[in-house]
Amino acid sequence: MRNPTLHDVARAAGVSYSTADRVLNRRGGVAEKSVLRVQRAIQDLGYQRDIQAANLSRRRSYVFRFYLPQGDHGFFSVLRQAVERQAQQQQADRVSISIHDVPPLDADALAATLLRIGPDDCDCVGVVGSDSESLITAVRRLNDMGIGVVMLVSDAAPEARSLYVGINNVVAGRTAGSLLRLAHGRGTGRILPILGKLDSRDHRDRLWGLTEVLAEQGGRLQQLPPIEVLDRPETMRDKLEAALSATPEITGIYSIGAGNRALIHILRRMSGQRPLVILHELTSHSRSALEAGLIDAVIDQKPQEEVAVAIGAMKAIADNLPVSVNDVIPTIYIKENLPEPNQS
Amino acid sequence: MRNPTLHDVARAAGVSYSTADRVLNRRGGVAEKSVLRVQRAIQDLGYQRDIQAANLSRRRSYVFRFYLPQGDHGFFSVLRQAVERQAQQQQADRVSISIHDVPPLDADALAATLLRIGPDDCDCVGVVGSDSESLITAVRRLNDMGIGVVMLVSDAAPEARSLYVGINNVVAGRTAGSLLRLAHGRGTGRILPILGKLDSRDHRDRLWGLTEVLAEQGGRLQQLPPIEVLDRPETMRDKLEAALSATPEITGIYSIGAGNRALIHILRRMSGQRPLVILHELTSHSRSALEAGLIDAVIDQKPQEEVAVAIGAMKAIADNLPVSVNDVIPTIYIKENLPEPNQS
DNA sequence: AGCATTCTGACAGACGTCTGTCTTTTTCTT
DNA sequence: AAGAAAAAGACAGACGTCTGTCAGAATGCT
Repeated sequence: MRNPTLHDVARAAGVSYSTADRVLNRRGGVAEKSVLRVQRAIQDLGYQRDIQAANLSRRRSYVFRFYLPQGDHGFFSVLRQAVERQAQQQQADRVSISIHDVPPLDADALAATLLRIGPDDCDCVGVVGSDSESLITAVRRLNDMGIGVVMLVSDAAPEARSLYVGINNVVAGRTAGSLLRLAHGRGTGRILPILGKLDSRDHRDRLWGLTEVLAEQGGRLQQLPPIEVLDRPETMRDKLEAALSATPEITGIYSIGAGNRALIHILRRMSGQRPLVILHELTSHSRSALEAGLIDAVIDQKPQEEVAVAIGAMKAIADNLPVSVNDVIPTIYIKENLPEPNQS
Repeated sequence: MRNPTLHDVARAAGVSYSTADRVLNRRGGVAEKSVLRVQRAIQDLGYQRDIQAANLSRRRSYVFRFYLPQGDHGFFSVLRQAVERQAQQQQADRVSISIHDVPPLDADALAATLLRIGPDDCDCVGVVGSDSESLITAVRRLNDMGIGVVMLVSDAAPEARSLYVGINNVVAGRTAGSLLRLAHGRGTGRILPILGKLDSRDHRDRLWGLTEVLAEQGGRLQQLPPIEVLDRPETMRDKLEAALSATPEITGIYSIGAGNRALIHILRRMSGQRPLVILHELTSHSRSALEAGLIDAVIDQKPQEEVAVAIGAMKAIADNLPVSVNDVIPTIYIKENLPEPNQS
């Protein structure tokens, strides 16, 4: 019944514990034939090293760092809370997680911070990716030092980072498009995409997903030229109001990026029939807008789950185990299936 | 840096390790004032017992059993796979999980099986709940023996089981209703609910959720009398075709229970405009129907996640720790945001 | 055969906790 | 103040693994 121990393996292989250990931990100095016998015994018994006992003995603890954009509201604060919560829970499992602030929307500053990490500072870092040469350099350096890098939310430096944990943004855009299509029934409509900035990869991908799906409708749903609001409330207000008065027949809005507070504000004081609205990320604002019926759906990447997946993967990376993770699937929230506020 | 050990606590409290241990593990025979000092030291240092070392020392391993309905297709096979997968992963963490077959839809047989469990057979069991006196009795017995019982998918015996892990079915019904409403835009429509059997609690709840939401629409969406198909394909075919010809203006179908293969089959050979269709649980059949555009949305309870939550909770229950779990939120799948087939 | 080299085995101390036993100290009882 | 009872301390062996050291055995080479 009990799982076999390395002693059992040694006995089965007809060697001493020391030899089995030398094989298991690749210490070398073992004759080829003994190596084979031990490996066979491991196979036969289905031996799996007790990682907990091993970690105990090694005094190993996993040290992970998350570099997250500052900001006390919106998506990144939700993400931060998710990390804090996991940090708390994982503390009991020899995982120590620290969060480090970085200026938002500043890939160079992030890269500079990453460059100051020493080889023994941590086992793995989690960062929010963005397109930037300096970031790629910094990630490559970490990788060369043997520190794993997990990209969160938005991918970057795919050849240097260890893993990306986040949604596929084309899929997210397609999901939004498909919901808009569903909500239009068999009618026609005009969809206005709103985005933060076009030079952000994830925004481009989402827009592309939307475009794909709308194109499949054979012109029934027309995609209007996107407006770019640079995450600034005034820009959002000005450009959105301009768009709405220029094209009154807008039937749907897909807000691709952040800055939804201003959007919600405008929706609230809109008279008459409002368009369908889909936006990203469940935050306190989007939640209350959903509850109030000001918007129709939120596409969320479930930061809580995302962080849990990331940390699980970080452990595997630190242990040099094969990393296999489920994709993070964009979730659709409507008014009815919102989670409890204190949760994910 | 290092987490404090019980030795540290003992030193801080000015007592011996033995005494600190007696307090921590409630062995008794310690003077009140020493108890207090130790407790204060635990507080002050933020001591958390190293469960892994403790389990190692205690030779403790968690033994959980899942009693799942037989059946090699449909939802329960997905659930079973999820359990098997978790069992595999958790094996490394001193968790041994076994799956036991029970006849489907037979609460008495399940109860009889549960009655044969002895006090030392396992720490916790997971079962699929259903309304049944005999089940309640069996669960209460397990509880009295100190074996935790986690209800999966469908709740039962709330006063005797340890925990329910599954979706809120009223919420699921509301979600379906809300999607149907969204898809009807501002138009009117008639919704046909299809259910397995009305005496199943979760089906009643889902139907109720639907009814609630449709009622909030002020008659724009009319709910037709539900048809009851008892999970039998022929019944589904006969009753559904009867309903469709009696009420041609059906614009939406909400399939509340299982037996969706027959439904999909009928949809496939339906000519003209098909109604909107929402059904439950992502299985190979519903997935391919979604991909083929035969149905519009699937409401899923994410069995993989559900099982993970359940096992986590079982550990906490076995350790007598406070159990806090996130609700399982019904997820909306549309064609665009389906996960990879081999995943959740 | 003698010697160097490689391989193997034995052992001990650690990691943090559990548990049992035994002794010593403190406190209470009369 | 003496004895009983309660409380505290000391200690050892375990769990499964890691790591280092050292001695002994097997093998290779001349």
